[in-house]
Amino acid sequence: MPTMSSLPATPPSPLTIGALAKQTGVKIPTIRYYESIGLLPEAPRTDSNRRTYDGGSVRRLRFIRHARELGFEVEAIRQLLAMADDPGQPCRDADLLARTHLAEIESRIARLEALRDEVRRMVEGCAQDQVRSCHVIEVLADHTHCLHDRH
Amino acid sequence: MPTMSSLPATPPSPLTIGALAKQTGVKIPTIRYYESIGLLPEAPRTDSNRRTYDGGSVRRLRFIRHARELGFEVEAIRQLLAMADDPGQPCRDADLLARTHLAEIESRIARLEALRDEVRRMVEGCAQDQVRSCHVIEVLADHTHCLHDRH
DNA sequence: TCTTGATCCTCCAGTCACTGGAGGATCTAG
DNA sequence: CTAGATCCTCCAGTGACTGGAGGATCAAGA
Repeated sequence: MPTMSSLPATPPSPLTIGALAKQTGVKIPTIRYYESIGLLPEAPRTDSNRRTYDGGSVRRLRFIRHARELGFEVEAIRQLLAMADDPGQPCRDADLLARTHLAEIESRIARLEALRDEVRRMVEGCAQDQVRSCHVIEVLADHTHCLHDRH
Repeated sequence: MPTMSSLPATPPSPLTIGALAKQTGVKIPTIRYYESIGLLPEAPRTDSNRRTYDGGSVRRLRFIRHARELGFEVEAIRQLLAMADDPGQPCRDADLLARTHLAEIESRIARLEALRDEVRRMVEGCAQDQVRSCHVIEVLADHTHCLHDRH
């Protein structure tokens, strides 16, 4: 028997950009955009100039999408991808990148929590009456109402 | 005695755009931008075409800045300003706006916390060794490592 | 009075990370 | 064979600013 092909796995036929979009949840123009800024390599084309992708593309695009969802900026992703493309390197850089990012996330959470408390106080103070006595307007008009000064 | 002027209060001389910027912490181009999109009214000009402002401008710009810092979008601020300009109206709208915004903030916090946990796990799992065994890269490459699926 | 430097003006282009439309070519199914 | 789906490129728009070019005007000191 030649090969044990045609197991229930997906056949390795090249993917269209639409199929890649479906598999990754990334919109087609966004995929083209990622190629244009060099996050994705230039996709090989068919005779009729259509981009083709494979499993590697799916993985790479998922990597990108996932990093974006985690809030990494494109430049950071570019660095992470370069590192991922070059295993065997010490990963101190990736680690530092992630740590920096973690600190950034924690600070964002803190600021959002302060903000939430403030808006909550605003909403709870509203007498549902008239703008004249509305805390929402008042608090926004006068920063001194705030509990925090560092948002 | 004519008037009890020159108390230690600020004199009501018109402000330049630079002074307004200093008093509010909003950059000069941003002030002009707010005017251009109609958040601030067109400022009266001097003979030599320079914008002039007064205490009302300071209050209005502080309102805008504060609302922006709280995460309100310009369109929401436009509505809030319209309400603030028209006291005596029922404030249900402002209240609804703020409540909607509060829900939005809470959801952002939740997503950021999930994200933080994930990045934290990434960082803590890093063996400081090589990319080959680096959790940062691994987690980013494969979404199934995540505790959460809704970030 | 002159001059220097600060401040102001308008207009336009760039930022980031996409998103969408126009206009046209090509593929696929019935 | 045809209709509709999908693809291509190019370009412009989003939101909320930010910054620079090139030029006018102001305030203060020598």
